[in-house]
Amino acid sequence: MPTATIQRLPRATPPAPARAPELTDTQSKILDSAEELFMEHGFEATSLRLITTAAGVNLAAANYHFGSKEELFQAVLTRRLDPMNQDRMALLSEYENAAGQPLTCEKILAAMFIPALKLARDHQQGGKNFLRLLGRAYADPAPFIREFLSSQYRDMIARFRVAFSAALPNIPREELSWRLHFVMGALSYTLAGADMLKIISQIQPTEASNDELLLQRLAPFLAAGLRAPCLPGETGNTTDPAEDDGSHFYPETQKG
Amino acid sequence: MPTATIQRLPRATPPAPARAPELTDTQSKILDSAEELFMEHGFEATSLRLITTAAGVNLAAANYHFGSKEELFQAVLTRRLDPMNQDRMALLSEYENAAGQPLTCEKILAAMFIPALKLARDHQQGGKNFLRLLGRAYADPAPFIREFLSSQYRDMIARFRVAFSAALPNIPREELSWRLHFVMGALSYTLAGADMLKIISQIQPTEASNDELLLQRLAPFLAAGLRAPCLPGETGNTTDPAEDDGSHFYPETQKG
DNA sequence: GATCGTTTTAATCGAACGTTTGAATCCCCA
DNA sequence: TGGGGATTCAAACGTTCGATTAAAACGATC
Repeated sequence: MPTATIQRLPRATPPAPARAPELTDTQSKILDSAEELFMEHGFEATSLRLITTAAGVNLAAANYHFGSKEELFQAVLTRRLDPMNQDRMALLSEYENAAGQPLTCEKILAAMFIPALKLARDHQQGGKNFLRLLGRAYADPAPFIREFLSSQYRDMIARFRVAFSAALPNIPREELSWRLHFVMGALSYTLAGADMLKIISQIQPTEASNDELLLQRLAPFLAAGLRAPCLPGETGNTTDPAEDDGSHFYPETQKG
Repeated sequence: MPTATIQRLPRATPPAPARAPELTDTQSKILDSAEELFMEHGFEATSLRLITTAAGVNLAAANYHFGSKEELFQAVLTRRLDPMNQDRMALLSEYENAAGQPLTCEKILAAMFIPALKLARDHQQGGKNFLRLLGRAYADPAPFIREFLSSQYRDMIARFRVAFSAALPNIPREELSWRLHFVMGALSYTLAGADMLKIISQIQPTEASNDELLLQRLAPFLAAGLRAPCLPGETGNTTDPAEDDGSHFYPETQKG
């Protein structure tokens, strides 16, 4: 009985609240292959046969060690996502404790970026592969994926909300939620390595693969967006346009 | 012979360069069902049997009308993506012709947003469904999807690059490419309706579904990011950090 | 109303799907 | 060295996969 997450086996389950999973060699091989293949084909289209064959283990080992395909997928995400978000919160606390005053947006963004950057570099292949898989999971509407990601991110998001709120006292609470959403979207999209850049062009592939420089470009962009002045209309009061021709989209600019 | 895209059929193919596809009822039903099911399950995991059954047509109709599953997927995307990008470029030209001076970032962003907004509202169900499908396609590493999206976006991106370059003369060419990438990422992520907001919380679902207000919040955020001052180090000169502890990540802020 | 090209239909191909099962094998501790 | 839980194994379950085929049904034109 390798982990406490298995419920379907008839054997007795020890409580085992240990934080260190103590992975078997077989389990690690399955997780590594699953990480790569889930990224490549998505959750539904990746078969357990493909995973176990690539891992060099028996087909039944996946169900034996992880219970089901869904639980295997969650284990693949948890293995790296949970430590990364823990690192993010720890780094934010470290910055806050070292500084007597509220942190700047750039510093808070650094606490979000650096653990992700470390993940992209440390495990040379697996880390970047995982970030791409994460980008795929964000776009997957399967309820079990959405609920799992929600539970994985809830604490970290709440923690950073407080920090950004202190750094941006003039941004209304609701507007800040939206901007935090935009930040998470741009960050995940960028880290996932979506190669829209090959369309936008004029970027050397050697530089495009330099994640550190990439985030050094993204951070000022996002920090400026976070500090942007809010809409004059504030919140909620829709002007009820009769027909949308775009003329009211930006009230401060005259049409044409 | 319904469309000119079919190559696998042994029958003779007329040139037929018509821009209006002239869809059959069967073809439309297949495209509608495919759009919804590709969004729900992704490309690989969606079967032609599921699509044709949902559409109420025979299984062989999919291969007959579209040639293959890949070509059907491309047809689903083209049907709405190509008109949307044409609208974007037409709207940008309209703005440029009406204004004697270079457009503001907000105006250029409006030219990008409004056609997408129209798509999200016009076809009440299908439009939003399509934008979610587009968000999934962005994260799919399948080569045929990546190459197809590149070809679909190339002209539009190039067109808007020129406009942004005129609006932001102080931003270096290369930096602008990155920022355009961030804009496209945040926009697609937002339009896809990734419900990270349910994690970030404190947003009423009634308001979260208001796409117009959502883009009115995103536009100032992105415009401020586009106008942000560039990094002092400019481009390329990596400082080669011995070990990344985050202290060099933002050179202008002292650690702690 | 017969003809011919277009569209729809049912049937079939070999292969792969997630999960379960019971027996064989392994390995640690007595 | 032997016993017993943990792990691995091959096999099988019913179902579904993308694509192809030949025949049947359809529809417009002469």
